[in-house]
Amino acid sequence: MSQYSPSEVADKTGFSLDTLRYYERIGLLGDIARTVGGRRTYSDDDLGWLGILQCLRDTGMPIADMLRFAELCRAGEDNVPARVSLLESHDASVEEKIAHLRAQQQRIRGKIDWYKSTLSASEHAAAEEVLT
Amino acid sequence: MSQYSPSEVADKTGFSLDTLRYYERIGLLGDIARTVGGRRTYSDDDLGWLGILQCLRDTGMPIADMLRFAELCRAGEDNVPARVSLLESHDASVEEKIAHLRAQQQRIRGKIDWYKSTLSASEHAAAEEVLT
DNA sequence: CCTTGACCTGGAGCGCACTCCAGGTGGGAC
DNA sequence: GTCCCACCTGGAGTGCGCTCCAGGTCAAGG
Repeated sequence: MSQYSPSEVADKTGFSLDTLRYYERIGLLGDIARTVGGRRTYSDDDLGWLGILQCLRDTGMPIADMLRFAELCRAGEDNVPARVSLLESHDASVEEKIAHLRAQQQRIRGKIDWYKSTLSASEHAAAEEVLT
Repeated sequence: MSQYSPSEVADKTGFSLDTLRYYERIGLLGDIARTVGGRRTYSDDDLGWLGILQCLRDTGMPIADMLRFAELCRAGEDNVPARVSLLESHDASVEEKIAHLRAQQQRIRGKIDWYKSTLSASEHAAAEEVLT
């Protein structure tokens, strides 16, 4: 049960100080403990939660949805099924996103190959030109 | 070699009319043909190019980079190697993006499983409660 | 000829997710 | 005591990628 200063958390998580404050302000991060002087001190739990947020954000979940998830988490243990279904539907959307990315990537690779074939064709033509 | 009205193109590509005009304005789409009356008529080539743009956009390429690619394409055949290297580096970034997405997805699935295990544990507890 | 709906232009506005700023406070080192 | 730096607050600003709007034009159908 360690405690962490804002800048330590920024270093560990990659979130900027401003983003940490922003998330707290909008309610993604509820009630971070403070020192007597008013400075934030983050707990291990806070870091864990930030990890989840990072995960959701990096997989493209909009902040509004993260907020709903945060509210479910704060609301108590009896809505665990709701949390699960939210995560499961997000998981499915991530799956879709990956599939779409793969499909588009194939098209890009096709384009690359096509360019390369025109390149070697023109090389060939150039070689022939040298010969004649 | 067909021609297409703006709304046909919007239907076919999924880009909105505004987005088509916007892309033209910023130079992603150069000099679309016009009717005598001033209306745009898109060619099959234009549609092909829009397909490439869609591909690049959907894989997360920022507009500034698409613009550089567009300029390379307009500039002539002798920079095909530059286009290829641009696409190849983008392809690599897509690969990275997918890998990151997969990794985060695994973490989400882990969380789901963890929730489910707490659920079945509490079910178990409830069942015991009924028995006692 | 008149209506209607798709289209035109330049420019303003929007939503998202931060990011920056000014002006002020806390607290450890010297 | 004084420096200095990390931190605080509320609020304004930013960058991206569109999206909307007002006011006008074109052309096919009735």
